Amino acid sequence: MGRGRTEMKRIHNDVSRRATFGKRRRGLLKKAGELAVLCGVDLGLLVFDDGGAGKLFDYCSPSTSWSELIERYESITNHKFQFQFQFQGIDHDDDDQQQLADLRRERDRLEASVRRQTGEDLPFAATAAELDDLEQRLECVLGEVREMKDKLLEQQLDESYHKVSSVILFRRTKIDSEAYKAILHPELNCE
Amino acid sequence: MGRGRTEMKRIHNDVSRRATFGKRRRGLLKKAGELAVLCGVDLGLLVFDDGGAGKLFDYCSPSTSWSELIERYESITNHKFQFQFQFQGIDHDDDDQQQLADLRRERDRLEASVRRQTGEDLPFAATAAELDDLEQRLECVLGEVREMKDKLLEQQLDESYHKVSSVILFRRTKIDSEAYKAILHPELNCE
DNA sequence: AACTATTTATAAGA
DNA sequence: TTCTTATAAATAGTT
Repeated sequence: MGRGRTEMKRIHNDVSRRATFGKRRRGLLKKAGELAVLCGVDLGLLVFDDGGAGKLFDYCSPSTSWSELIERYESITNHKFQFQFQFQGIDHDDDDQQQLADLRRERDRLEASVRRQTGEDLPFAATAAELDDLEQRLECVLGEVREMKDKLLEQQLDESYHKVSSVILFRRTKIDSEAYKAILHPELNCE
Repeated sequence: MGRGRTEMKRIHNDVSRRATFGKRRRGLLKKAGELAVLCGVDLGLLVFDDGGAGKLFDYCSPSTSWSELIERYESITNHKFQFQFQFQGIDHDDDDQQQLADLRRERDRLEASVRRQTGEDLPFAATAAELDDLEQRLECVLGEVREMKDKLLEQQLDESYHKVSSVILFRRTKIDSEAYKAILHPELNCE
């Protein structure tokens, strides 16, 4: 994609390779998220940036967690790592063990959810690009909320004509919101 | 891509969803391979097909293996399953109870965090009041993000005067954002 | 599974 | 770096 075909072999030029890594990594993460949402499947993507700080980029679908994905992967491929053997080998018919495992999974899932979907890791978002990205995502959610408000409004209109004042407020909010978007991000189409 | 925009939510039509899953899964695997080759990085992609046979699709860059990827992931994120399970195997009872309680608390905290800070429970926010509330909270986070951008900007200004155009963009964003807030929520004091 | 009309992604260039 | 822009790729809806 882009100007001319891209040969499918390691890019030797350092600058080009890093640029391509950034672009394609972002694209891949995005598409992973889209597949998970559109098709409602569990998936995970791990990318290690070996250059420099050895940073890790990952995506994991909202419905699951990495620990769960790894467990499922290992159970399917029969690559049982040490921790699984040990866990299975210990004969705890105790309910507690199951509960512990379940809670850990849930905690991991929630942790990932918080990390992925909110600004809780905001202190670590150091670059302007990351902040812009976060801003965009927040604006998207905000847009969804406003859409829902609008739908709700229509329902209410169908049902009664009593709450005129609140209706007017809703309308105004929506219009302002869109005017704002148009001004601030003429290029952004957040659905 | 294709005819018309694609809404980013779960495809309800079964046939369409399965078709899309096939196409996008293939595309994603392909792009994962391209990223690994072009940039010479280690990466892994896991996709579970829950429908039907619960099949697993995965890709792992040539230079590594899933067990290595998992190890690296765990060492980076400090999710050392091994040690946790071992520890459990050695002593239980009181310790288990304590861990259960801790995990429950943590889960509750994270759950609340997710509920508070994201639109994940958006489909369940039925009333106008709830939506207004969610909207306000999102705007607060958005405000924080924009503030951080501004702080980052000032840092950059201290350091150099080279990126004039981006500076102007930042300034403009902030001003618009505040004007918007003032218009939309004159009564709202976002901390 | 093959076919397009379109949307996306992105390699280079500025 | 960031932003354009020209092109290659991906893919949604159809057949």
